[in-house]
Amino acid sequence: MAGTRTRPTEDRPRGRQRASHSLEAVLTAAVELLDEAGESALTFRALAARLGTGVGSIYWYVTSKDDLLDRATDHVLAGVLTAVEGQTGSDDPIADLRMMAVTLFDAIVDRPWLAAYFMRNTDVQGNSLLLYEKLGRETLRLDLTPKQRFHAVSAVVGVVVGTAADLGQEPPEEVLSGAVDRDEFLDRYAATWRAADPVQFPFVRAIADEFAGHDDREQFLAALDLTLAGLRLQAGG
Amino acid sequence: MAGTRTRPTEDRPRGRQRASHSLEAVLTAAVELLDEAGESALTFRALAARLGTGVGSIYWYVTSKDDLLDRATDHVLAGVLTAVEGQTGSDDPIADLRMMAVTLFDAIVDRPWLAAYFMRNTDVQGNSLLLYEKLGRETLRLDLTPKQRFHAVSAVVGVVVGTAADLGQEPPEEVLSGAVDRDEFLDRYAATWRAADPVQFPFVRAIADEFAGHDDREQFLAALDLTLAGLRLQAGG
DNA sequence: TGCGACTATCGAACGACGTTCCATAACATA
DNA sequence: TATGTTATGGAACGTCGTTCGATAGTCGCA
Repeated sequence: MAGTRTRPTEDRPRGRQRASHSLEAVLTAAVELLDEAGESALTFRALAARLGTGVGSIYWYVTSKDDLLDRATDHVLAGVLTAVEGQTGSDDPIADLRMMAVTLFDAIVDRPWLAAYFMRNTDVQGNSLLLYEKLGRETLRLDLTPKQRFHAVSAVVGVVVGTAADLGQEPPEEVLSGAVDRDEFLDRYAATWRAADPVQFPFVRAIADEFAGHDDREQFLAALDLTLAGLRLQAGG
Repeated sequence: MAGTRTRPTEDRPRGRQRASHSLEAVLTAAVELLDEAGESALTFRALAARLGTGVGSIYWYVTSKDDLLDRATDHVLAGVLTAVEGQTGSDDPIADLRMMAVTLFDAIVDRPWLAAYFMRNTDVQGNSLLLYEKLGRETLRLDLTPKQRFHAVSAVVGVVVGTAADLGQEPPEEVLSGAVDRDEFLDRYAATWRAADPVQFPFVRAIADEFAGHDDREQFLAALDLTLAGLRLQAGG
């Protein structure tokens, strides 16, 4: 059909014209902005400025901001996927599952925006799907029903994404600006909890100290190991 | 200090003047908007229109949109808290934990925006903290170290919030508008997966059918029960 | 009765954002 | 050289959160 908008495909590099960009360049720049200053720094105007083009041009490669983030997510996930390759194949499928989950978690901690877009649009996110497949394939080695396998992968992904999203919420600006460092912030929070009414909040008080010397990764691993322990039990040993 | 902005406190109803509102009224209206048309429908202009006031007035009760959502979250959580009351106190602390988690999950499924704001600002969210406390108190009945207790509650909250957030992402408009119903959408997704390359995606293919006849709640319960099984194991019981 | 100070309301205005649109250039093919 | 497709750039639109100053209503007190 004449006038149909055909987006350039990646696999056709096409004869470089002058100040040409490409989807690849757009995604790389987008990820840079995200990395440097967080999710709020990624605007079409900032992106255009970095690429040295106009806003309109970006829409040639991407249909919307959600589309941009879907693709940026998959772009980054390629790295996660290769990081995972070769680490699998041990005797213990659950150990493999764990390794992949940890790798994914670390990636999301570095780039919290991944959490919101992982596995959101598998049409565009081939690497998300490949990662999901890789996780799932480990469950094929376990004695489970298909439904249990499905639920197992969902649970593992849920722990990773859920925990990382929770930990990744933008700190309250005073931390981000460096006015207050993270430990001091946590200490203040812990102090509030420690000062809570002991009859109304016995648990919160008892836990306040754990909260102060708090390690995100440890918290994640604890949650992950609980579900993996449950899974091992379910798979019968 | 003169000119200091003192927000009206809830516990001082104060002698009703004419078209007066209150924080309570603002939050109720905000939740209505959220319930009726999702997160994007809550704008200060829409809220002002519903309340029959100007936008500026809302800022008398609330300092920002985040603050509004923090408070709206806590407002709704009051209901969850009373729903939870009385359901606890069984012989089995893990069963109690489970019941509370399910109640919280159901609330978040009804109002997906809760996931992003639950436990975000405990200064303002007294009910969030109370719920956290209630969950934690069950762990006090388990044979665990303080750190294990902390991690257990984090894990349970993580499963609830993570799963609910995942399931609660706004469907792709064609579903929302009613043009395509949810089952058909899932079927189409499943069909895509079933058509995947069998050598590259054996798991995804095998799982496609589970995905079609998919029940969110069942998926959540499976994940929850895995971590609770792990917890029971850890508590040595 | 008058007069500040506080409480509360209202909507115009600001700046930033995602997105649309159209005029235009560069290129491929004939 | 003419034509359709590929690609670019930026003004303009509408919406959003937020700020601000003008303006009443209310209360305490001289």
